Amino acid sequence: MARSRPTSTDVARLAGVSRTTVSFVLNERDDMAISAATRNRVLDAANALGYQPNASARQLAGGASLTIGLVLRQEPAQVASDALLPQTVQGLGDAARGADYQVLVESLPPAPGGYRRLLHSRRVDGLIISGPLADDVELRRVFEDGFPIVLQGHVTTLNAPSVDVDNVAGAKAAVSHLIECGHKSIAMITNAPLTYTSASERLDGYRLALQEAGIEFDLGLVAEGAFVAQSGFTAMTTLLGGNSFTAVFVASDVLALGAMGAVRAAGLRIPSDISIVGFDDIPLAAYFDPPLTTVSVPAYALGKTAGNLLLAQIRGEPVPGRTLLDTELKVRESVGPEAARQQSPRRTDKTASERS
Amino acid sequence: MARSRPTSTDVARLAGVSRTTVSFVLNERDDMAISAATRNRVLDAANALGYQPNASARQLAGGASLTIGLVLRQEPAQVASDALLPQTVQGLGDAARGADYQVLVESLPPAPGGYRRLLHSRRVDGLIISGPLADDVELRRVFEDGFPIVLQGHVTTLNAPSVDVDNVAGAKAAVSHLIECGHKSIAMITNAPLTYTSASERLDGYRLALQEAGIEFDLGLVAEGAFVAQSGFTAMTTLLGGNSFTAVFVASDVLALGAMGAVRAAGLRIPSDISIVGFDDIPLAAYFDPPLTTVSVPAYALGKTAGNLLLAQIRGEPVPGRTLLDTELKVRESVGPEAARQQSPRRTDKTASERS
DNA sequence: GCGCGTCAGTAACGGGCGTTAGTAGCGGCG
DNA sequence: CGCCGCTACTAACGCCCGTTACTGACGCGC
Repeated sequence: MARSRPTSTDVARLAGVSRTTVSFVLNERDDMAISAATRNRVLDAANALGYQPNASARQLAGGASLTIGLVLRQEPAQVASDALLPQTVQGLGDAARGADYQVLVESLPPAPGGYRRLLHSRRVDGLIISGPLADDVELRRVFEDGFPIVLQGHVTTLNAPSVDVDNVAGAKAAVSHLIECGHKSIAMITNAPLTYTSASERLDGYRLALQEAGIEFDLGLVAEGAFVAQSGFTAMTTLLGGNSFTAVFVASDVLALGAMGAVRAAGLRIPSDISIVGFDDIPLAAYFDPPLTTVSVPAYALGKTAGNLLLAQIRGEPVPGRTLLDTELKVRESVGPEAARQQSPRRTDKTASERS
Repeated sequence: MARSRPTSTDVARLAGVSRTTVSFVLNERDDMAISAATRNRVLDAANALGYQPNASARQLAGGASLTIGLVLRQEPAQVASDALLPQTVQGLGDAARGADYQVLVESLPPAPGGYRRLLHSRRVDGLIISGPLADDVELRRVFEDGFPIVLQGHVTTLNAPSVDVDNVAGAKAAVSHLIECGHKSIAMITNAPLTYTSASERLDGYRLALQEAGIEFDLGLVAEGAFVAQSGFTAMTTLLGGNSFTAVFVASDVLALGAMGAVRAAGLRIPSDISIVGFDDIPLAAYFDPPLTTVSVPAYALGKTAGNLLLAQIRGEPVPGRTLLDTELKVRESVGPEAARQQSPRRTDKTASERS
């Protein structure tokens, strides 16, 4: 078994000083005078023993857990399809590391609800909530209790600090790009149900771009998707069934891939028959066929920024209510010039059920 | 600010008992007799106050951190491309939750090396190491110190408990499937450099399948990939440049997508000119064009099993040295019957540099 | 010689919990 | 009556650290 670790008492004994002195030296408290000689003795002793302060004791004494929690408030299937999550976690981890903090990941599906255990047990000093829903009453209480939290993705009814990508601008850029390429009849597939703010914001961007170009908004050209590729396939199939359009803005790359499959299944070509712009720029998007033109989301920066804001809040510093990160349109090959298309041909030899 | 939380002393006072009794009741220690009446008084009091034991204090007293660490020992770019990571984390989280444990995620890129801080500070009771390299001396010391660890992905020189997918069998099944479809000249692209055990094991499976079918192994048909899609593109381009083959086993879906791009860039068709089998069954694989036939790895189960093994180890129970989970071949549409192809045509109008 | 202000370091407390050893009460048995 | 064994509970210690209040020692001005 791992032999029991040395404590600060051991270090003190070896250095021939008191435990207090050890604590002062190791925590580099300059408000307490320590001679260079003793300081070095302590440092050497700590080094020789491989001393590492016990985190629990330090937390108990200091009143802080030096840990931040990342709460994944989504359905498991949704988390599994989140291709940007690893990058976000890395950004968060890097932010935390810089402040000697650690990251606890808790997946907390919508239903039960229990931030409390994490918080009241003082296991974490603050929380980052990923993908919050609009009507999370428990979260509201946590926030009103003054607990440090940062939302990743905005909740309109809750005025807590939030970090998000500029969904409106990103979506607008995507759709404007289609318009610039000559498209006038542009459909959209949302990335999630509209109760998710990211979904409704991207829809807003879509409308804005249309409006700016003097194109009328047609609700019939909007189909709702939900996180996974299959929903993109289904939505696109529906769209193709009853409408005429030359381009689609799919507000998620994952869904875009499903949508591309539906386009092919309908016997159409991308981009010659239908142009597609995605959203997210997941690592695989550049390797879709054709390479997907999409709106790049700075996932790493998202995590890092959220982490830094949370840490600032924990330190008691004031933080901005809302932080938006810029997106960038990555032009690849899934968008072509508008080509008149009369009516979407129906095909029955390939249906959605064939691809699970 | 969050008002200070009630302590067990508060509960004791409210229930009119000693703090010791509170502790016994809440920890459900049946070796100590507590009457039903007092038990209920304590429970009610705890409930009324919303009492939640302070984690730090509990950890300090109990000598355990009730936390397990997930160490991501990979390059950031590699982690970002790991489409199965979210599922693995979820499995791990569920295993932990069942034992009232929490999961700490630490990304620890190869270079510096510092498990020590996590361990010696007693921040975690055990570690799960994801994607360990073959020559991690520091890890060896941690293991030899008797610290509970579980490797996810095997390290041959270290005899620590490990959980992995049966890479050999999975790869063998993939290649055998190609052989059954009539292919005789089958290339392979590895998922990683061969120092990674998963890569060399999948190569072993490839050789085994070939051997069983009496097909000679040709090193010239093996190209090395490395985690990201681009490497699959590059490897496939190289392969096409100088060899003749009708099928490729790409030991990672992410690379397979890149490889598919290279096939198209060479003016060839999948599966009519070249058949492809992948490995991993990432959520998007079913939506590739064509839908990718691949070896499905149970990522969630991988995380859950690793977690359970680690917890067992922490509890002092004996655990098997190596646990292999079964894969399952998912037959989709990227494999066709063998079609004689003379020589790979060279095309110069599409090069690797065009796709970043 | 005395008071005073540094400097260098320490004794002691508190944080909240788990746990061991021990006590008080009480019925039963010889 | 004395002793035992049992139930139901509690006093007190230890986990290891940060931190506050305090103590000596020493130089300095008068």
